[in-house]
Amino acid sequence: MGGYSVPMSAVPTLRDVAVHAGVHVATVSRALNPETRHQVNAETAARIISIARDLGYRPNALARGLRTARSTTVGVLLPDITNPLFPPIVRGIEEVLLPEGYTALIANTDNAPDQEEAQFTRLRQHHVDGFIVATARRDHPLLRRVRQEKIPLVLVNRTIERGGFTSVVADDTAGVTAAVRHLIDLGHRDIAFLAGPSNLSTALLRLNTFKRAAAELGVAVDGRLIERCEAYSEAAGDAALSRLIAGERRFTAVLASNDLIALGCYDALERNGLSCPGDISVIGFNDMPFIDKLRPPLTSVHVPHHEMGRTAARLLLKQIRDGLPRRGETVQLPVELVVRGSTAAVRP
Amino acid sequence: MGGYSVPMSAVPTLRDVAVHAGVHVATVSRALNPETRHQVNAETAARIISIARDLGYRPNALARGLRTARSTTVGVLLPDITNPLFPPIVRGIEEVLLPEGYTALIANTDNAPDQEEAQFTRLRQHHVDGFIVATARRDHPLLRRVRQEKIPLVLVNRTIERGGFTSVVADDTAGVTAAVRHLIDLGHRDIAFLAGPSNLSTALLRLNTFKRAAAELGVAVDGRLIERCEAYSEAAGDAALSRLIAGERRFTAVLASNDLIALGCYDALERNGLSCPGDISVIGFNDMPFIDKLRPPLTSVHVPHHEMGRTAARLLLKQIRDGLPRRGETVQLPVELVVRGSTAAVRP
DNA sequence: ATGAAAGCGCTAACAA
DNA sequence: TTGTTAGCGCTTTCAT
Repeated sequence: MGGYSVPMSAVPTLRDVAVHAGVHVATVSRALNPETRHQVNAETAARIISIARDLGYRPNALARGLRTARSTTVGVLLPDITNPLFPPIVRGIEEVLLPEGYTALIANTDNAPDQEEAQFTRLRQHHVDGFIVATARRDHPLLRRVRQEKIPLVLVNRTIERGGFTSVVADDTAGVTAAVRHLIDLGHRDIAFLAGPSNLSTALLRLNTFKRAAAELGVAVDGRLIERCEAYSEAAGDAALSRLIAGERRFTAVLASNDLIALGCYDALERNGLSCPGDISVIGFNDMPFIDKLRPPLTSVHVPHHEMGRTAARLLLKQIRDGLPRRGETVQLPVELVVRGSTAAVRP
Repeated sequence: MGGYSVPMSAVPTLRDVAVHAGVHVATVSRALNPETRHQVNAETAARIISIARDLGYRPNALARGLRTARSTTVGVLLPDITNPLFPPIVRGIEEVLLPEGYTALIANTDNAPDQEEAQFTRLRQHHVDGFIVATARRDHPLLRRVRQEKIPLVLVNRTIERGGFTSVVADDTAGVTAAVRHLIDLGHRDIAFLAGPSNLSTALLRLNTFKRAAAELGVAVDGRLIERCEAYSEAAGDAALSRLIAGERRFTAVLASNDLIALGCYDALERNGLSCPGDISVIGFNDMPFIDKLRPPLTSVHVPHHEMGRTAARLLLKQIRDGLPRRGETVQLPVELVVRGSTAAVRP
């Protein structure tokens, strides 16, 4: 037939394409890269592109990364992908990154500093071009160090107050305020609050907002109705609400700092023979996937996690391309109270 | 002081370590690699290791991968990480891979062949050393192609019957049989089955097992009580059960091919004013996270997803190290029926 | 036990 | 417009 032969076995390289096209590898490189294609004779470029396609040529990301010092990968640090909060964030991130040719490397830290350090090191060995971090604690030496190294970095979900980090968070203030107002509108006056771990920005902000909103809406805040959970977890929520129930101070509603804590509340209520919302109304935070399947369906503050991921990815790409900002901006995404069956008006 | 100075800015390379140690880079390479360390004078090696640590040296995974043609990364193809089934599998995979120095690259395919093809190509560009695939369809040209390319490959969750692929699946036969027996023990005789998409191995196996188990246990299988869902999704389950309810053939229990379909059953029952388990008992499959929080709590066949991921990762590492097996083995993991509140004895 | 040298596949500065 | 050359950081063969 007289055409060139297509090697069936090994992965073709630029050199293979160059040989088949009868040109130098550099020309092939230029022709195949859209950025430099204009430097090449249009017909030659077309021929090269065609040959590359026929051979099934795919650029070697390792070689390109080594040469250009850009890997087109980004590291994503999460507490735990099995927490339903995070998969939508990840999908949002990938939705933005993939079309731009970037690959996300996911790492779980389990909120353990050692593990986080190890994951971070591993990702750096793979020369990721930047980080999206969902594991920020209010005091976070590791993140301060990363920032000093001038690596593109965006925080998501949680932030570090006044840290100057670029971050994407939910409008927790609006969310908690709406939740408190909803309960008060239903006639509740004795409202308990289950706060999250004090080293997380979201926990502190939601707690402070709860106090302020209740006061502003004319409901006295009773310190005995505020319990701290050591983790955003079902077990911690169960334990915290059990402590409140065992206490003397009565209450008709509880606002949980997040949905997992609210799930724990359901457990505690059931074990104590209390009904929801008959005896006690519950509101959660995050509106995580499948939370609407509970009985009674949980009223919760919906956070746009998918959009959060998208925004974080966009901000990271911007940093990768334009360089680090002098001072990071914090993007606050709107939230919405989704009323379901877990809240009821207090009996007259 | 008189020590060597530690460069604070750029990432140190082998060369930096070599200069500080006064030896050749090759010696540093040998000393730092446990496999070749014995070739180096013990004292020299110790000195090099110490200097490398002081400098904060980290091997460049891109350079190493380029040189050795092994990237120490593996690709993981999932339908969708937001399906709660998959995060535990991913964690299981990482639990095995990370200690061995491997990094997992996660890709979502949304069960779309185009997207899967694109993801696959992207992962190949990054020269992953192998694939763990949770997206297998019974007829899957892409996977057959990959296999011909002699790339290490392990299927997880789903398999391809008689395809010769190494795979890790649940013991669906035992699971479905236990579920059917449970319903029959409760006195049910009119049992509906909601099958999954016919192009998935799990769907076919569970359907066939249902038919066989029911017959063997002395319950006639009525074709009118078998509905096919086009997807493993809530919406598909809702639609399928609604069709059955609208039909003439009565039934007292429904076995869903997976939990998402069972979730859809809850929706359909509620919309039709039927109670569970009062009017109709429901059993799911997978026992996915949070499924126990439903009301009534869903009886389901527990599948050890975490262990599934671990096993798949182990088998993949074996392939990467020992080469591809002539014919892949299928590992079947034990399952367990978890009885919760969604099933009740039929009224006499 | 160590050094020298080559080269993995690619891009980019420089030359022609 | 195209070719030449060098080199990213590492491993590995060969030589000493």
